[in-house]
Amino acid sequence: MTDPLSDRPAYRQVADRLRAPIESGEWPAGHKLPSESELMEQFSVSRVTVRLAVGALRAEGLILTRQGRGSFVRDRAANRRVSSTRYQHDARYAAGRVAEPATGFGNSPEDRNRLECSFREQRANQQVADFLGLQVGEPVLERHYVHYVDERPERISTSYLPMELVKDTPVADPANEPWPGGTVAQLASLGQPVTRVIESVRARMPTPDESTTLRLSAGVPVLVVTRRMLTGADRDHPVEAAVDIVLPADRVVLDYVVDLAD
Amino acid sequence: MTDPLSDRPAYRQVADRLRAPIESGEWPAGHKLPSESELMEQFSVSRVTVRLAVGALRAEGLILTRQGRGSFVRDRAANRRVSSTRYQHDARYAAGRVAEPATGFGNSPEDRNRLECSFREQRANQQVADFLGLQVGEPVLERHYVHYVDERPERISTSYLPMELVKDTPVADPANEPWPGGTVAQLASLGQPVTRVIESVRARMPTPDESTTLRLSAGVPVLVVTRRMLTGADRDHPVEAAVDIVLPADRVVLDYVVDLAD
DNA sequence: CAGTGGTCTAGACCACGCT
DNA sequence: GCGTGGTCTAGACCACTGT
Repeated sequence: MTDPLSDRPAYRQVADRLRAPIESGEWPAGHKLPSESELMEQFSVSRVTVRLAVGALRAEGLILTRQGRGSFVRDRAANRRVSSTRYQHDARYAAGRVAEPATGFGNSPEDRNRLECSFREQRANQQVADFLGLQVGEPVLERHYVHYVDERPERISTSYLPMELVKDTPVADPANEPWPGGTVAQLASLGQPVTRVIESVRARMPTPDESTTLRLSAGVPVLVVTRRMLTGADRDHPVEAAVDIVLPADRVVLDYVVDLAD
Repeated sequence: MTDPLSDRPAYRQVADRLRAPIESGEWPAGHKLPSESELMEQFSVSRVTVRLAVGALRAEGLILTRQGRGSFVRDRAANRRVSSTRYQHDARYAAGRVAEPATGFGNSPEDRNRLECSFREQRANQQVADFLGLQVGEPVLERHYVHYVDERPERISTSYLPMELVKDTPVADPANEPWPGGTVAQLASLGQPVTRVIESVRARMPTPDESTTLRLSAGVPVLVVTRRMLTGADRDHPVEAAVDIVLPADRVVLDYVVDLAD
C-alpha cells in the first residue's frame, strides 16, 4: 500500500520501495521484479502509476525491462578498463623497445577485437582547426571508427589528421587498419613521435543513434573523450585530434596515471 | 500530425519532431517548447502521448521542464575544467617552488569556493583496505566533503587516510580546511610527498540523494572518480584513497595530460 | 495459450507561476 | 484567474516471450 497522506507522490513511493532492495543488494543483478499487475495489486494503484515508478528506476539505470519477460535488476559493474598507459606502451612499441603493442583501446586480446572504419577527405571545421592549429577549411583526413570487443560495440570515434601529413602514405589507407600500436605508432611511422596526449572527459546521455550503435539500455550514459596528440620537444605541435570518442559508461572505466616529479 | 501507418510509435514521432530543431540549433538553449496542450492539438494525440515524448527528451538531457512555466531547451555546455596538472602544481607549491596553490579542485578563485566537511574515525572496508594496503578493520580517517563554487554544489567526495599517518596532526583537524594545496600539500606536510596519482573515471546516473545535493535536472549523469595517491621513489606506497568523487556532468570536464618520454 | 511489458485514449484534480 | 506542468484513474488493444 502507498500512504495517501504523504506529500510524496504514489509513484515515487512505489519507486522507493523497489529501489531499497536493489541498492541494499537484497535483489542482486538479474533478479526479476514483480510484474506490473502484481505491483498494481500490491500497492493498490493504477497501471500508469506503476509504470511511472518503473520508468523512474529505468532512468536511474537500476533496472532494465524486456517486453514479454519482465523487469530485471541491471548489472552495474563496468569491467573494461582503458588505461592512459597504453599511449606510453605504444610509443615504446613504435620505437622498437617492446615487442608487442598495447592491445587496442580496450587492452583486450587482438582476437576478441574487430574494427570498422571509413576514411574521407574533409575540410577542417572550427573545432578541428583550433585543435590542429590549422585554418578553417584546410584539408584533413577524417577517420570514423566503430570498435567491437567480443562482437559488442564498445567505442565510436572520429579522428582528424592534417591531410598534408598523411597524403599518399600507408596511414591514409583504411586497408592498413587495425594498425598495430594505433595512432601513436602511425604518427611515429610518419616521423612524428607523439610526446604528449591531452584527453578531456565528459559524460552525457547518448543520442538515439549512439544508443542503437552501442546497444545501450535506458538509463546508461556515455563517456565522451576528446583527445589531442602533440609532438616536439616542447610538446606543443598538434598532429591529431579525436573530437568524439564515445564509450558506454556501463562497460568502461578510464584509468589515468599522473606522475609527480619535479 | 503523426503518421499512424508508421511502425514508429506516436510518442517517438513527436519526440523526433521536437528533437530535430534542438539538435540543429534552431531552438537554442533557453528556448521554450510548445506547451503540452499545443502539442496535443498539433499532433492530434492524447496528453499521455505528449508526456511520453517530452519525458523521453528530458531523459536524454535535451530539455528541462518547470511546473507552471513550461519546457525549455537545456544548456549542455559544461564549463568548469578540472585538470590533472593541479596535482603537479600543488606538489610544487608544497615544495615551496611556486607561491600559489592550484585554486581548488575546480581551479576557480578561492573567493568563489566554499567547502563543507566532516571527519570521523572509521574502520577500513574491503575496498579502502585494498587501496591503502591495509587489513580490513584497520583504523582510517574518513573525510566527507561537499564543495561549492559560486554557491552551487559541484563535488561530493569521500576520502580515506591511514589513521596511523594522521593521528594528532593538523591534517586530522577539520578546522584547518580548506588546506591550501589540498591533499597533496597535506601529505607533503606529513613527510609523504606524493609521487603518483591514479584516477579511475566512470559515469552513471545519480542516486536521488546525489541528484538533490548537486541540484541536477533529469537526464544529467554524474562523473565518478576514484583516486589513489602513492608515495616513494617506486611510486607504489599508497597514502590516500578517495573512493567516490561525484561531479555533475553538465558542468564539469576532466582534463588529463599524458606525457610520453622514455 | 496466458502472461508480460508497450502504446494509447479520455478525462480528472492538483500545484505552481505569472498577471 | 488562467495557463502551465504534475499526478492519477479506468480501460483498451498490441507485440513479444514462453509453454
